[in-house]
Amino acid sequence: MAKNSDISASVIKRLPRYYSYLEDLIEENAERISSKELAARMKTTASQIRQDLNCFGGFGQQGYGYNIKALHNVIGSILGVDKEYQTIMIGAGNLGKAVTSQISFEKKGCRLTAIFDIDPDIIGQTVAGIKVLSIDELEKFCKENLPSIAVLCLPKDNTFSVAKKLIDLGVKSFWNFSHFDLNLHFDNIIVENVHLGDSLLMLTYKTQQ
Amino acid sequence: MAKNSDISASVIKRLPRYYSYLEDLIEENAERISSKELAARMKTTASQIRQDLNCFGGFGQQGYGYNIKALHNVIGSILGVDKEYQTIMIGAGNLGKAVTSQISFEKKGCRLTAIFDIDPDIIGQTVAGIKVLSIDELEKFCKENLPSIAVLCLPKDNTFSVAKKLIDLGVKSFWNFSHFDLNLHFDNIIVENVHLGDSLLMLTYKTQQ
DNA sequence: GAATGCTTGTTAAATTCTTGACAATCCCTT
DNA sequence: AAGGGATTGTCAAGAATTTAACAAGCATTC
Repeated sequence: MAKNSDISASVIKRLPRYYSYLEDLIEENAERISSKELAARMKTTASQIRQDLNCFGGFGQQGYGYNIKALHNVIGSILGVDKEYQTIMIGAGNLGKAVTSQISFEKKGCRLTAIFDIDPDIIGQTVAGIKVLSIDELEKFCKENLPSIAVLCLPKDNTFSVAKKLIDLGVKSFWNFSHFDLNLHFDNIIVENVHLGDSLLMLTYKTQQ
Repeated sequence: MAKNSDISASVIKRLPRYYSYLEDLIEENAERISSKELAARMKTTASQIRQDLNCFGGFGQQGYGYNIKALHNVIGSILGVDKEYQTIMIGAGNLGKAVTSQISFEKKGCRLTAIFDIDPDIIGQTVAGIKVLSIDELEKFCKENLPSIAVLCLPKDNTFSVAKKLIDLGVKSFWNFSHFDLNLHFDNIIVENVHLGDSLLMLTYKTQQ
């Protein structure tokens, strides 16, 4: 069994997919699944699934397959959803609201506790049960609650300065929805840039083929 | 020069990234860029950029680099943004609104002409200058306007039946934001499933490492 | 409880992808 | 107009990834 840090990026990228399909299977009350069956659902190969899962140890049983709940738990724990990362969102425009209500932060180990905005019309609104605070309260809030993840849903121009401020306040990881790549030159700061538009371009590409 | 259909998926997936960085460069009024410089910005290697671009023919010049606008145009045309795909959106909740206002459909060869919803409170609203119509008008609209792309921002349970209906009405491609994989068993129907949550899981994974 | 049939973990081969290297060639300066 | 410097296109080596194959082992049936 390899150490986690030896796992290739290609494998890691597939883990959330497995996780999601296993969640569906749990909802369907299925108990077990074979690599063959899962591969058919996911449109991949059984070989790849077995190879991937084996990076983390043998969870399956010959002649039986994989126990869905157990495998779901293991992958979840590899991905870190059993943690409790304090999470904040910056920006409560359309995008911030959509992300807040669409994503199950709780299920992913993220406790979304505050949303900040600069627009007086938006401050005070409630999104998915969370009140939108003024950006002026950001510093105080961070000092008291020490969030480690920040979701950035604000205009391009402000993103960089807000991110820098948040790093000073102890934020370690950024989920960036501004449509440019946030490139912070700090060690140990983790950024995931979301490229929403890219997949539409993939669609137009495939559509014309 | 290889035929487009020979281009590997890995290369294609990087094209939207190049496209986006070139757009930034145009905004900065830069005229030319070398593979080395672009690689530094994008945190990749010059070799890969040259290899990728060469799949489509030699756009660069020795000793000079690449003309930014020309390259932007070429990649855009490879991706199909010079088409005019009639596009509709189904679902004008938080997510539909966010996607409508966040994505530059026009810039990507997609003409978003109508949004449909089932909720009487939402029907009649205007999102990014487009009026939200009742889902009851969907059939009539499609027969008159023949959209080829549909963006699906509606609840999981309704997605499949709506998609099937749209296929009957001539829609060829789907950009699916429902958080499960839309798996249509039809030939020539193209689906891009957006997995928003996956990148948050990647973030929690990296954060715990 | 033995036999049959599945399905895994694992190995090795095949394929694909990435990187490094360099000749060819174009720009730019003088 | 010639020479120096830069940068491409391309080839080939090296890595990484994916696929195929199969022995080992468990479940299920009879």
